[in-house]
Amino acid sequence: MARRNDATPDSSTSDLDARKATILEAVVVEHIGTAQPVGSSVVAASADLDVSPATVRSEMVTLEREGYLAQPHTSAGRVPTDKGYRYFVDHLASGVLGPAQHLQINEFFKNVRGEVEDVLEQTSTLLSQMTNYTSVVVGPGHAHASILSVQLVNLDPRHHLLVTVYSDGSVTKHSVRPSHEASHVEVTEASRQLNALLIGTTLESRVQVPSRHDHVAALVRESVSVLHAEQPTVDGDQVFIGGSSRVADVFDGVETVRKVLGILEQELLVVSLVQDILDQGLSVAIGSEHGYESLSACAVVVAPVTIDGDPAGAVGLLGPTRMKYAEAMAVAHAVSEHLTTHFAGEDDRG
Amino acid sequence: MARRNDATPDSSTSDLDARKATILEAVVVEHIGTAQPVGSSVVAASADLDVSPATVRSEMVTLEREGYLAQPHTSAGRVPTDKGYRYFVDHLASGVLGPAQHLQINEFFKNVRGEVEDVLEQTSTLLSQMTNYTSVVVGPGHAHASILSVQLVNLDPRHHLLVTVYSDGSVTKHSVRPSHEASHVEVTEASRQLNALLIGTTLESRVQVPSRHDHVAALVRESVSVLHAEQPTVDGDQVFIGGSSRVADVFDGVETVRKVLGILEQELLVVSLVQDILDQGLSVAIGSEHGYESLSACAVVVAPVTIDGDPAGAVGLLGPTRMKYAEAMAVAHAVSEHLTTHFAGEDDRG
DNA sequence: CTTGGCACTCGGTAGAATCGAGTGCTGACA
DNA sequence: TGTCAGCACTCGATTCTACCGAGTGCCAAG
Repeated sequence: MARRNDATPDSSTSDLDARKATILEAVVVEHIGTAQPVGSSVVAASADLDVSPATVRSEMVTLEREGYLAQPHTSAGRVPTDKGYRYFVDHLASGVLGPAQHLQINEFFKNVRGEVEDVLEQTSTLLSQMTNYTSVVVGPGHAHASILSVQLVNLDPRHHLLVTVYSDGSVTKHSVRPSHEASHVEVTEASRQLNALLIGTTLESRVQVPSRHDHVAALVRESVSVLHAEQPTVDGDQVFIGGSSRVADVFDGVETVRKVLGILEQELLVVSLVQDILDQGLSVAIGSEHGYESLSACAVVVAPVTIDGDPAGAVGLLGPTRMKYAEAMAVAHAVSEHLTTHFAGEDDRG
Repeated sequence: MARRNDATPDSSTSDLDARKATILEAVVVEHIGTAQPVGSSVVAASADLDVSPATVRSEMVTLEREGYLAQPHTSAGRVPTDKGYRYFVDHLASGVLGPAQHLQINEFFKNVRGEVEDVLEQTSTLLSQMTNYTSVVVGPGHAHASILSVQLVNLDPRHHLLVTVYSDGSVTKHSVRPSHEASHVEVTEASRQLNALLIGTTLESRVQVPSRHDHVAALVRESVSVLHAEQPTVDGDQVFIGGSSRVADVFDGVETVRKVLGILEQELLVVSLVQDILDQGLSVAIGSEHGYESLSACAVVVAPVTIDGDPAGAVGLLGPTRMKYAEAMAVAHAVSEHLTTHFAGEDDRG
């Protein structure tokens, strides 16, 4: 389990002395385990602390005044606040992956194969199975993959489909609806030009389109602009949410379950949530730390996936604020690293 | 609301006399409305029935003995059994779409545009918004669409991607991993042959592949067989589940919510559920009528979508057994019809 | 600063009393 | 024979009470 981290003496603004930290840790650990308010006596019994419950109590009063703990009501034990969890995560929770879990993740990535989407989906299942929390996996999108092939297909004279194949094996389609009709020959020619123009490039490197004024050129321009307008990953083909049924286990009130499921339904929202957290440089967002009102009972653990050092997707776990941070962080971290190397390996081949 | 359907006198095996039917209907309607067991007095008060509660009670005893009603405990009112709901659905529930709903559906299909997948997804949202139940929309797949283009793309010498574009605007990709390496030239040639072979055909009409023994022919054979191995819709690109958060509202026990969400997570399972029900020729499956143990608290309303008269997908609504059958059936029916004509329109253009 | 002691608070539980909705039965009536 | 008013009865739900005990805050002594 998590243990006190003596190697972090005075990191920043607010810091607690060793004993307060130990007490806070005991409260958090106990409460995560039992979901009950925890009293001074059980904290005092916590091994590496040789003080009486009374002493613990007086410390708890301080901790409560400083906002780390809260009392559901008089004559109940203490419960950690978001701030309390935050301190715990920052200073106390050292995540160690159990050997069994380590093995399971290794095995998974040794055996996994198939299209990117399949890998991502299976990863999300793995995450939620291992942790019993709901998982989110956001794929790298196509930003880093080079284009292998572009093809414009005639659906009807005013409606063409732009089908793009990337080096990572992903395929996208976009509707192209030019303002004037295009003959079969023109579409074929546009397709040829697009290939010449785009093969080998990535979406990041914008290409220059010759600005002639014939139909074919217009079609090419239109196609390229449609392609470049694509949002990185937000378009949603690469977002996978696993184990959404866990929310029913993990939260108490029906109302909470309702809210969380409502958020999860909107994949775009989930993606921006994960992205927001990463942008803030966090790996955990607790309660109200992310801006989402409806998720104030939740904590989200995220870990970035990179390609060539650039951010390219993420994995996340969503649980109650009293989630097993150490474990969740360890699992998310390990899986994100494996995904990173997995994609790096794919790239080498591509 | 639902009203008794006098035009169905004696349809089959088990049938109830007019008064029993009225009583059953009153119980069902009332219980759907209040979620409470309903007593003889409120049934007696039900307008078109001029008998005393005592008479109702004696009828109820019969209805209970015959399995249409059940008592949660002595001295409680009656609750419909699955059989009771079944009778209600078969004989009593005549669904009429409210004018507002009618308008809403018309408006939706007047304005909807975009790729097939987008239409289906938006339809699932519409369904769950209108009914407050969880919706399932299964798309037509590619069985009826003809192939517009096939392309084999080189990912690496032993891994190619078969990208197929259909006349309905859908795109699929399949991995092709031949047993021996293929040069760039060979892949291009195979791609050319595949086009010649497949363009204009549908997945239903199997094509004959020349059985030469060179690398290119092997690649072509492999590609065609991969393509033909595709399951109709089950591959899941065209399955959309909307409003899964509604389960939290609509069911009581956490355990039930857990189970239902667990099922919904497995899209393939949901598809076969819908398919099973349609195969049985039903439009509603109540409680244990579908084989799924975990869904014994649920009722599922389905309506088929057809293309050229052949089954091609379906829409479904999932709610508690005490769901508003009349409304749900009417909405599902209307939406499925609109989808059917929508796709027919698409086909004309394709 | 620590700690044992102590009075106090207050949620949770158990039991008793009560309420009342709804039943089944019976006997009378048309 | 079917209907129905009357009535005793059942049993879940609600309320009230008492009470327990976990846990607190405070205080005074070490």
